[in-house]
Amino acid sequence: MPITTHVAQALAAALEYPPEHAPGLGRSLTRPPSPALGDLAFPCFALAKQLRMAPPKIAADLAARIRPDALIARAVAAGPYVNLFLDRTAAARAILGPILADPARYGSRNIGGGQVIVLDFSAPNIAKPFHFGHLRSTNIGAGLARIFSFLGYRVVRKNYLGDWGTQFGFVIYAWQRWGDAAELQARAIEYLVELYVRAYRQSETDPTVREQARHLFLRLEQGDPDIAALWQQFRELSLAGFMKTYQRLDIAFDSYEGEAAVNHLVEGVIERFVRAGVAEESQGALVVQVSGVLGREIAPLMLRKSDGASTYAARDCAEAIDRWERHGFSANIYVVSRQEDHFAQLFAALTRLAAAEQWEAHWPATCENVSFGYVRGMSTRKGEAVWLEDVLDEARDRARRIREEKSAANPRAFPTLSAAELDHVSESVGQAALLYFDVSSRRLSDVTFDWDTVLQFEGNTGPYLQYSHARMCGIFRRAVAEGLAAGSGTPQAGPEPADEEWLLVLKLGEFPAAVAAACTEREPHEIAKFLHELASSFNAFYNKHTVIDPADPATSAARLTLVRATQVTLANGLKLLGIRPLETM
RNA sequence: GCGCCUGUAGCUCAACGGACAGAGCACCGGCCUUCUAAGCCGGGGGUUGCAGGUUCGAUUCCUGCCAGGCGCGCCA
Repeated sequence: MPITTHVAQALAAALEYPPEHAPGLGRSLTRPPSPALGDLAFPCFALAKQLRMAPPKIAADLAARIRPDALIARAVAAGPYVNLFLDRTAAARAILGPILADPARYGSRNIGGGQVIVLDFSAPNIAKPFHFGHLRSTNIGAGLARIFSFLGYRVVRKNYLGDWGTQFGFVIYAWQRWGDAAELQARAIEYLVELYVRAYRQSETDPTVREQARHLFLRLEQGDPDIAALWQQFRELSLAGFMKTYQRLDIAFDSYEGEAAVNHLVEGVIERFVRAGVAEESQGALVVQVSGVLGREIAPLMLRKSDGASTYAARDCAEAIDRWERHGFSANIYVVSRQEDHFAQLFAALTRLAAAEQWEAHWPATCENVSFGYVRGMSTRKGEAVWLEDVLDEARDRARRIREEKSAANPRAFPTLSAAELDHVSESVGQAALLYFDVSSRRLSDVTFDWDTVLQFEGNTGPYLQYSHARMCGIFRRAVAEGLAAGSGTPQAGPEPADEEWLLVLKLGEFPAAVAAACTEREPHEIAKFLHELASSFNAFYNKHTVIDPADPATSAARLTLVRATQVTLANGLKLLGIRPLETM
């Protein structure tokens, strides 16, 4: 039983509440601002309203009524708070026991019960660069996918590629005009992007370019075999390039079907909107009014342009309906930035169709747009985009250089690595810097790309977490060398934990709540924040105490157990963020 | 003009309506003959954009300003 559950029950008993009130009380438990004040704190403000008594009075009464037991050492009132001190030895066993009993699953819980979540993320545009800005959707989405899955949901990862639209007209126009097969062969994506940018730039001074591009796309829509063959080739080349990046980052999707794959459904769906009386004609276009549903003035969702062509919004409608029919999701989440209006329109239009057609399952209400902040300094058209592959390469190279400097300065501390191991470490550390940077703030805050900020290796960074993990693994290596069990057993009753050990234990107990918060808030940052606090607690402990002391086997064993619990918790959290826990650095 | 988002330390960012607003970077001072110094300990640094309101209590909620970002039917 988690400590907080036990404490909540003790609080309920002291208040003479029935046991079913305990979970509610447990939710308001916090940590006091300073460890000297206590291990857990219960604020009495909510009770003050119910009991019509001053909070400090309630706190004093409550503190006096809480009976110390095996876990609760004492309760003291401090103003409007009841602060609880726990029995460190007993509490440490209660927290560490479950971690060591099933290390790989610590932090997980079956909240999802096998319900399906469709998660749409990454979704790069074919023939546009996969630049640093795309890392946000990819990383946040992949993180959420792992978190949902860890909590018992069945996750369908969709990479809804932007593989349809006028941009292909531009690329094909450029290809027909300047195309060079050797270049395409040599460096597919970069070359396609150059073609796109070149055509787009020319269209800014020469409007006929835009016309020709539109015409080419129209031919593609009409099934012109030559154009279709080019489209197919460009799509495959681009996807092959994206796949290299995904493999590098250990990310895989269940589907790479893009907009083109729902084209055959679009006309049928538009027809449904019309027949249901939801769509109407406006200025020659076919639209769905959504201001009423949303309760504010907003442009309608456009299904068909005045020239008769269907829109991406119509494709999104068709795609959503198709998702529901295929997966029957409990949530349909789009990890897409800066398109709040579009998704509001999309969900509202589906809501109107649901009402008109009297659907039994009101699934449009389960559709969500998980947005995130803007990456500044990264416009494709202005040519200032930084390719993700280049950032990954630079991160890896810097990581390698730093490792070489450090190992040269202190050769004894650094194990000799084979070339392959060094490659793996450099790559993993570089990725950690990038991936952690992305989740080191809440997703809605804007970020500015800056090499030196993004590629930090010290302080609150990914490499710091990996470094902490590697230190722990170093302790286990020494333990084995000394002939000790490397913290694998169940926690034994050892000496009472010292302050630094105790704070680490308490922090470990908070991991499941951090994972749950990351899930409900759709916010991987919750885990990043926790891991930094965890590593920080560990390093404070590590610096103050020696784990392995051959002269003191009891303390060594207790500390090895604590370090093992910390290492597996850190590893679980890092994996959720897509960062590789390293045994050595 | 309308909508969404954001204003917190020099910089990058935290803080379920709760105790004295916290971390990292940068700066200053300490700590490697002991398990990796990519680390630890200490220090200076703040009118939380401004003005009101709600209440026992507001960085957090509401209103109005100011500033920035993004978007606003035939690009996707």
